Amino acid sequence: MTDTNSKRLDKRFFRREPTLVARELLGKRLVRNINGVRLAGLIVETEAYLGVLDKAAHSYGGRRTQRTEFMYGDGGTLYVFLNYGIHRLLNIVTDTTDVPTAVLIRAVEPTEGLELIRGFRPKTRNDHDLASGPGKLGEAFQVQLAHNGIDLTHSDEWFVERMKPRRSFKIETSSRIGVEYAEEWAHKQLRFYVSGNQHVSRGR
DNA sequence: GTGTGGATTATCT
DNA sequence: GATAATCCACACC
Repeated sequence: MTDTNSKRLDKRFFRREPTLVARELLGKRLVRNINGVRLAGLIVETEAYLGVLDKAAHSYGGRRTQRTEFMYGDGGTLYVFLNYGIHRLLNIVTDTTDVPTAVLIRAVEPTEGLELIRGFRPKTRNDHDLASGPGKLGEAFQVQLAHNGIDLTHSDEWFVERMKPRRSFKIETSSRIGVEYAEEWAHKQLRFYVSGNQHVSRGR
C-alpha cells in the first residue's frame, strides 16, 4: 500500500550535481495532481543549469533576487519562472540549500490524463507536441508561478516517480537552447534527451 | 519544408 | 523602460 510512496524520488536523488540529476531524470515519471486527477508523463528532455559560474543560469554570479530565491532552496524544490511574458517553465532545484543549481524539464511524453492535457493544449493536433518543449509542458501540465517552492519529495500536487520496469534507452546531449548570450557556456553539452523519442523538442 | 515576427508580463535596472 | 532558459501562425519556397 505504501508501494506508491516508495517509488517517489527522494532528497538523496535531487541533492546532487545538476548534470547528474538532469541525466538521470530521463525516463522518470513526472506526476501532477490537479483537482484529484492525475496527469503524468515520462521525462524525455532536460537541461542542467550549473549555478553561480554558469552564465546561462539565472543565479549566475550569485544573483539572488525575488525571482531567483527559490533556486537557492534545497534539492527537490520547484523553481518556476515566467519566460517571454507567456510561458511558465518548470525547474527542479538540485544540490543542497544555498547552492543555486537546477534542472529545466523541457519535454515529457504524456502517459496519464491525456484527455485533460489535450484540453489544456487545444490548438495541438499531434499528441507528440503536447509537451515537446518547456512552454508547451507548462501549458499541458498547468504549471503556475504559485508552484514555486513546492517540495517534490513531500507534495501531493507534484512529484517524480521511478519506473518499475526500467526500459533501456540511449541518451544524447547537445548545447542548451535559447542561451546564445552565455558565451562559452552556450556551447557546453548540458542538454540531455532520449534518442529518437518523438516527444523531444528538436532533433526527432 | 524553412524562415520570420508577434505575443505578453513579472521581474530587474 | 528593457529584457527574457519560447511557441505559433503564416508567408514563401
